[in-house]
Amino acid sequence: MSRPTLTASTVIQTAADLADSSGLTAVTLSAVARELDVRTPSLYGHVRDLAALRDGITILALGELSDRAGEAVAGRARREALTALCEVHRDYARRHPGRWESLQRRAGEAAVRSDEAARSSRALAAVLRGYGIAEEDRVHAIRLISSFLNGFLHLEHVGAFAHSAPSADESWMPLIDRLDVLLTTWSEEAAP
Amino acid sequence: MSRPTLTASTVIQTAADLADSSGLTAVTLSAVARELDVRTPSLYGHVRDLAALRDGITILALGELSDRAGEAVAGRARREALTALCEVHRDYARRHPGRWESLQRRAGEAAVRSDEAARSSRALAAVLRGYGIAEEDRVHAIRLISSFLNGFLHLEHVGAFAHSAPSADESWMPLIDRLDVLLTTWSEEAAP
DNA sequence: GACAAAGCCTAATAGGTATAGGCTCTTCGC
DNA sequence: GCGAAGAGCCTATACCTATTAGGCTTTGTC
Repeated sequence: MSRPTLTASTVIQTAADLADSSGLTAVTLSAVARELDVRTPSLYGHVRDLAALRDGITILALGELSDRAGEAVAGRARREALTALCEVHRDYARRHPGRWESLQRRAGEAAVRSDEAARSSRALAAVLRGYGIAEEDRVHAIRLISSFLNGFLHLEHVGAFAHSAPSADESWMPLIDRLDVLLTTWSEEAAP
Repeated sequence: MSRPTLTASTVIQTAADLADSSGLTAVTLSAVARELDVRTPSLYGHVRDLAALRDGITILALGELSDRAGEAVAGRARREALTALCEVHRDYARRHPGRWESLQRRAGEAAVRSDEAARSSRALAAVLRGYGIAEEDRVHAIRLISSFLNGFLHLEHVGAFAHSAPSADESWMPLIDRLDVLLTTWSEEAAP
């Protein structure tokens, strides 16, 4: 055993930071090695291959995001909770574009089966439970909100809103309000 | 001049087909050259570089999709039109997963400025005009629907719905119906 | 029939992934 | 203290991809 200048964790952290600053496609083993001032093959002692490195970023991001999501919805309900949750996602996507990109891929088995993956879907489920939507409709509602959230952030990320007025910012809250109304009426008609 | 066994168009077509069958990341100049039974450098006479090839796929897909979208909404309005438009997108995403992936990236200048790009946003704008939503709200509505559509198809594409019941199919129509209601009430309150 | 050039080819460079095997510390048992 | 063990980084190497440079063949034109 020698002093571990490198660990799996530092390698993945470095890769994630690199993704944030230069984009996920810039995450190569070479680039990460350069960043850590180490030769490329040295990384193989800590990550199996490039795919595993990317999966590592995904799992890291999933964990960070679900932590924030859990905090955001704690003690809030309905519109408050929905807004907070959406805001957390958007904030994360902006602050950590590379980590966020890593969540938008078909994830490897390791990432899919991770605790982090399970945990990250719980916050949204909790918010929707608060709206009192019927059990059998809840999964549809979850899919609606996650589709919107994903789509909006994605389109914003790739700049699809960038060349039309008004700014994406000005659509953001109004749209969340609309979705809140939709969820509210959804639950009302279920219990007439 | 010699017999043009290769043209820019065939190269891009081949690349697009390869993307559909093996994923967008499998689209390399080498792979396309192999497919066309030609040496890699020969492609450079027809596409500037790899980025241009990918942009070519994007523009091709944009054109194909906007053609289909235009047809789908012609002669329909409101719920009918909305459903048809969503269905066209979903069908395209399923039949041409690689081409569709190519639409989900930050596009190059060539793609952004293309006629195809402008044309592809028109169908959705037309559908929403039919709902009679106030001018200043229409952009928001467009963004809501495109976010949902993008997000849903993306999540379906990466398999995010694959491991929870019921199938994505069963959420699809109910969610479009919900959005139809949302758009309808949106316009009603604008004209009380 | 010769020329001009379009369009493919080979050759070569640079940079990325991945494997194999070697060298050097650190640490543990004694 | 000391020697064996082994963790962990390194060099060397093979192969793949992008991209450029320059040559050869074929074909249309005059």
